[in-house]
Amino acid sequence: MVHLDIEFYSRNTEDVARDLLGKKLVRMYEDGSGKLKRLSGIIYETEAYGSKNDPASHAFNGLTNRNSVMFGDVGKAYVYFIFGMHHCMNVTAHSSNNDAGAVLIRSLIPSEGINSMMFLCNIKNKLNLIKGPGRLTKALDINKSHNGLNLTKERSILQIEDGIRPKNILVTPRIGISKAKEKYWRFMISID
DNA sequence: CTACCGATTATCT
DNA sequence: GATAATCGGTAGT
Repeated sequence: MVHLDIEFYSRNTEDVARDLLGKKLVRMYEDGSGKLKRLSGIIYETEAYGSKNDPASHAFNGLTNRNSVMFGDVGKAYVYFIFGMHHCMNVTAHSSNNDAGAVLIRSLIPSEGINSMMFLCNIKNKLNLIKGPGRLTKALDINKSHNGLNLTKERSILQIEDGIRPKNILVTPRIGISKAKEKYWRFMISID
C-alpha cells in the first residue's frame, strides 16, 4: 500500500480533488473489544474549496477559529460540524504556503469493514454506497476530535492510500452551496 | 423516481 | 440573530 505524501497535497486544490478519486480512505477504528479494525472505501466523489477566489469556501472571509486548519499544513483532516447534526470531512490541499484550501470527500465505495460501517450508520439492509458527506463521517465514526489530524503520517487513525485509477471522471457544479455555483469543482468517478 | 420540509446547534457577524 | 459544504421521512408523479 502506497501512502500519499505531502507532495500530493501541495498542488492546486482542484487538481488534488480530481486526483483523490479512486484513492482509498482508511479509518483505523477501535471497536468494543479494543481491537483495531480497518474501515475503508474508495473515494468516489469530491469537491474543491478554495480561499479568496471562492465565495462558497469557509476560507473566503479569512482565518477564523473554525477554518484555521484550512490555512495550515496540507494533508490534514479538516472536520467541521454543520446543520446542528452532521460532520463533514475534508483534506487540506493548496499549492502556496500562504494560501488556504481543502477537498470535501462526499462519498465512498465501501471496501473493508462494511458490517461495522452499516452498524455505525444504523443501516439495516442494503445500501452499497456511503453516499453523502454526513453519512460518510457517521459510517467511519469521524468527528471534530479528528480535526487537524495528519493524514500523511504512518499509523495515523485516518490515512489515504493509493488505490485504483478511474477510467472516466465526471465534473459538475458543487452540491448544497448558495454562492459560486458557476464553478465546476465537483468531481466523481463515472460509471459507464 | 423527484420535491419539499423539518430537525437542531456551532459558528460567525 | 442568521445561517449552514445535510439527511431522512413523507407526499406526489
